[in-house]
Amino acid sequence: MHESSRRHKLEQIAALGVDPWGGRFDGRQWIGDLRARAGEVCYRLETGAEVPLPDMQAEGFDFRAWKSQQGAGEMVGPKVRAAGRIMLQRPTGKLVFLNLRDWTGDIQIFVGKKQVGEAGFALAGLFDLGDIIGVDGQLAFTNTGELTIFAEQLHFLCKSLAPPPEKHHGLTDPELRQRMRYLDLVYTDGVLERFLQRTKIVHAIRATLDAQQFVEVEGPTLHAIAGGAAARPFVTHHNALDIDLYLRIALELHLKRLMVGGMERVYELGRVYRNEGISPRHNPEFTMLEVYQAFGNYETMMDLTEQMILAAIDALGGEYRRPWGKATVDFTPPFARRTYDELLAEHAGVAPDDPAGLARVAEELGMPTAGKHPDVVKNFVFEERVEARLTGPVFVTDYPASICPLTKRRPGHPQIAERFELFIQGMEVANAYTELNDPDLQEQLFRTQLEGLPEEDSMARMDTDFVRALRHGMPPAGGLGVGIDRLVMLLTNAQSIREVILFPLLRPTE
RNA sequence: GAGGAUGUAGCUCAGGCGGUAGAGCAACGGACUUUUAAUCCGUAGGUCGCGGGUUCGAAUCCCGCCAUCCUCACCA
Repeated sequence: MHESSRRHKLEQIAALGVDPWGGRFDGRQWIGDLRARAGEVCYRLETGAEVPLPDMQAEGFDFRAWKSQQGAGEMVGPKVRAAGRIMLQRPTGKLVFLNLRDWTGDIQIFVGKKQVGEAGFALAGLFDLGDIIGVDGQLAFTNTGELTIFAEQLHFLCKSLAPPPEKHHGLTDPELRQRMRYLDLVYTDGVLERFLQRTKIVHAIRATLDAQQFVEVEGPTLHAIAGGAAARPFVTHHNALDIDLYLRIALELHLKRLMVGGMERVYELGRVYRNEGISPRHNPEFTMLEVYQAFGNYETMMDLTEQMILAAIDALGGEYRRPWGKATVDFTPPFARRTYDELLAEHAGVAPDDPAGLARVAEELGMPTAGKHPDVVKNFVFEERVEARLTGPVFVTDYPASICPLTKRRPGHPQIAERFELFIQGMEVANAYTELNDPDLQEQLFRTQLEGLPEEDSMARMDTDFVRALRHGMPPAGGLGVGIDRLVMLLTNAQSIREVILFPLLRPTE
């Protein structure tokens, strides 16, 4: 019914000889750039003298009074061309005010019958909210001091057949916002801005890596063995080969093969898939960055992590202290560096070298400890008692070696893994290792992990091809993984991962 | 997967002691040449998430299902 009136207008537009679906429209300027040209507008008196305009936004300023003070004259401003979506319409007889929006901002359009002519005004009468139009006209101010394009010619660029959301409240239903992200982007404040910020963050990270001669590659997303992390994979099937394949759960093992192949500094920034639950911090597909640097170690990666995050903050405007919900996160470098055991003692109230005490705490927290490796128990306590309290940013170092099968041990301290995780607001944002490059130890760790441990406790699946690659020699290296979505959440003050993923997974309807 | 909340017009929301549905915005008709969520007059618009039950009668009570959100679990 609403649509039928829009369809009727579409036919009327076509009857005027105007293509309701528009076409190429060259030479227009972005509205944000037009707003920046407000200073070019001036007031020309009948004497020909041009008077610069005062600050229209000043408190209590009355533009009408100012003009009558100056004497008779007219507003003069640059000729401009804009295009965008109609957000609001205020028809007042032979005059219509429109608010036009493009992806840089909003601006008011003045459409007067006298200025655009009968045909132009007839066209304007067929506009609906949501239509996309182009405007040629003069940039100037209205009597109320609003920067406005006084239209001289209107161009119809696209009919909107579906009515837009309510003009004041927009879309508020979170389900609709995600299902109809295209509307959310147009009609919910800050949404488009946040996704553009996401792009800036990703770009800053790439720029930081590229500047240090890292090369970006694209590994396979279809894996015969879903390795490199502890997670349940999605299973798919290749018909011609008649084999099951897994969507990748990590980028790691293929990037390391490339290190064997001589790619000394390599990274991939891409999607990984984990067949796990959905929550405000988890989406089944998410974006991961993994970086490997030959002849570095986990400390090299710590410095790099900090550099990338600071570069991203720089790209967003450089405030180190950033709001995140009710909290403030202070990214002022250097980020704190604390050991796993220190934090365990501090937050869990248990001596890190007291397996019986740790088991007691774990049992209290509801974990059956019988038959579990002491370090699995310890890590459970860490995850339950410590992680949520790490407001950070804090690099946690010196993890128990036995829960880190892909990590090199500290020389002289075989029980300590050369690893860090970066925690911010209780979220694990980055994870890095001094990478294990001893193929025999790697194979043995795969096996011990697989033996006697239920699958969900296993940190790795045997990958004999990967072990064979290691036998050919992988340089000692630092490796890093960064959860891009979570980093974007923290830097753009988003409380849910669904606010930083354009199309988060939803159950299909109908 | 478990618990809680929500689902009423295109959108934002009222109503709900069981008696057959309401506002604002959007739409349609009309007035208005400097409006700012324009204003004013008028009109139209709904299987009240889906299915079943109780009842003379259900949007309202009961049961089941679906979807979303929140919390928890798995995980990053």
